[in-house]
Amino acid sequence: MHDVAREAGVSQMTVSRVMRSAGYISKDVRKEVVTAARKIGYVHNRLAGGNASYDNPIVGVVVPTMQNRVFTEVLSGINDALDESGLRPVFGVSEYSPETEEDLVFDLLSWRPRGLILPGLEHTDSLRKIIAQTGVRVAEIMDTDGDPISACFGFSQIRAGQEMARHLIERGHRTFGYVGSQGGLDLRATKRFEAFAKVIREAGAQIVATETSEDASSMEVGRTITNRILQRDGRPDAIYFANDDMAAGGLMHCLAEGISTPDEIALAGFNGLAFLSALPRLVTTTVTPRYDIGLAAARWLMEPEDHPGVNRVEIPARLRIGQTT
Amino acid sequence: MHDVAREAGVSQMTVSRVMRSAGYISKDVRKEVVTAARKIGYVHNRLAGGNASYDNPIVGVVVPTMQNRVFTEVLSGINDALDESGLRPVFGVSEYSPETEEDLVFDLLSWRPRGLILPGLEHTDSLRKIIAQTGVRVAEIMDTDGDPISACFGFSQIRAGQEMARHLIERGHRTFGYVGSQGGLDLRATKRFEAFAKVIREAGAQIVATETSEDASSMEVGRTITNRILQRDGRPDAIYFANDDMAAGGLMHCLAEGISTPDEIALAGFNGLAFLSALPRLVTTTVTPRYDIGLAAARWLMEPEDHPGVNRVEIPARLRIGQTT
DNA sequence: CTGTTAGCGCATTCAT
DNA sequence: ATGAATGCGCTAACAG
Repeated sequence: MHDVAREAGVSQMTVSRVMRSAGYISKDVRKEVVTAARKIGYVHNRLAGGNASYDNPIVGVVVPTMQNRVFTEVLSGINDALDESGLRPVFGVSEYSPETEEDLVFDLLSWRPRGLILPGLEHTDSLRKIIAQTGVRVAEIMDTDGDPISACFGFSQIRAGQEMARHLIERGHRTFGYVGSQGGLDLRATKRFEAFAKVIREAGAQIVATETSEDASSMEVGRTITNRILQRDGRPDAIYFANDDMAAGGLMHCLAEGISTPDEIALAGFNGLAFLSALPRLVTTTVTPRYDIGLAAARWLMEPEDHPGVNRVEIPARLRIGQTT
Repeated sequence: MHDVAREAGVSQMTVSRVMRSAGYISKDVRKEVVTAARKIGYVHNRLAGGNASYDNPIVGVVVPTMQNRVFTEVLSGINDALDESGLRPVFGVSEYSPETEEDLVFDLLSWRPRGLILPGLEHTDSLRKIIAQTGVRVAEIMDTDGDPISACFGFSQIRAGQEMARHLIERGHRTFGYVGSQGGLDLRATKRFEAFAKVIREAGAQIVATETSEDASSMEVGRTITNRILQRDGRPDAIYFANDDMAAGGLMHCLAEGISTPDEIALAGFNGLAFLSALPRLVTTTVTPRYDIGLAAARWLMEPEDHPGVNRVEIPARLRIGQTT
């Protein structure tokens, strides 16, 4: 910066102002500085700036997995929102482990981010303590059933589960299977299923099969588990899948075996991923606003102050009835 | 850090060493420092450290899109490799635009990254100039047909296209369709197709339909375009898709319409995404080592020095013959 | 194994 | 609208 200043015949401080578009700079001086910078190949060091101003152009993001489109779409929304102000997300992957999440948050805090985006409302006590000590603002996403640290953005997982249960009951189904993944580590999927199961039982119907794979969710896993459930005695009327990938796998199994949906078996997924609409039959699902949640959370973190009262932003998910229920 | 030092009764420099696990520190002192840090809730500021040492724990990454699993898998490989050394990727999305890529690189350089990971070997001249001026090491990925700036990691797109063409010719197909996306902005897909087309023509066969969607690739797009191609007079024997999503869309169209593959129409994709194996028929494709490419590129950037001679690392893609050709 | 000194590249604050 | 002095939180280099 000093070199640029000399080249342009101004002070280092003026160069700093030009680089940040801060304060008042005359047109002429600005142009001279830009030219000088380009001439000597100067690239602004924003991190050193952050050191002096206590303000880095960073938001720390924890995602549970990169295997699921859901979170890459959330990340995409976050990225687009931050782009608007020249910030960048710095992310880590927790693999659905609360302890890893805790380590990650600690690490991300060493970047002095402007804020943090975390999945869900459930965190370890140490995590909460660190957050409280440092005072960073936290946007918790994908769930609104609980008390946020600062603010949460998403939808009610409980309501999503209930809604699907009511729909299936209404359609006349009486016995149900459930297919989970990640060994039950996905707490939001668990919340959803519990709410689902409660409605089912209260309607006098029942859950006759619950299978949770240890693996990450995939079409493959969905296909395998669907096969297993349908082989057993007491085949259910309908299967609720923890997400669309597995539901699509279930549909593939049915197509390959000539099992008709929803007559022989009804299938319901979760998320409303785009690829569903290219499948031979449209799977019933809950459409979640993943991109918008990322967008909203990131935008909130970019605001200068907390808006009093803004601590629970509902971005509703909605039931989409397809041809499989 | 000063406060931690006082609390632990040591110098601030000792705290710095403990935080970085650098130099020699006695067990006792280390423990005291760690305890003191925890007590007062200190979180190390790695960015200020980078300022002093000219070395930030960062690698800058440009991906063309987040809509395609391919690049999120690459990112996943990069992330895992960097995790091993406590570095983090800082990424930007170019949307397949060379100009956006250039802006992005300039922005990422303001983070003083240890290195850069860029897609492909084709870049704007200004991009190359900036790189040369700053001297950052660059890992170019997903293509090895050309001259890398520093080093490239991936496979030959040209060979991949040729291999698929030979396979289809061998199967007896004589007329071909091609389905592209992104309005042809994906230069690697274009390279691949050109190599494919050359082999086809040299074998005396021909390309009778080329359709490139302006949209991002998706099953939906693949399904639509396949339909369009099959409606026309002079229906081809086989369709080569720029990627698996679109090929899967083609398969879905055929399943829905009762068109048999490969008898009535052969289908071939590209990438070997996991979801293919859950579809009713296994689509022939080229399996690309996306995760491994990310891993290798990131690991190379983490090495202290350039290994002389390491400037083109082949991580081969391989043809996987399925049931659609 | 630990401490001292100097300074990284910027932005804040206050001056003019 | 621009500049000078000062310091952010940390690490390099060297001393002992």
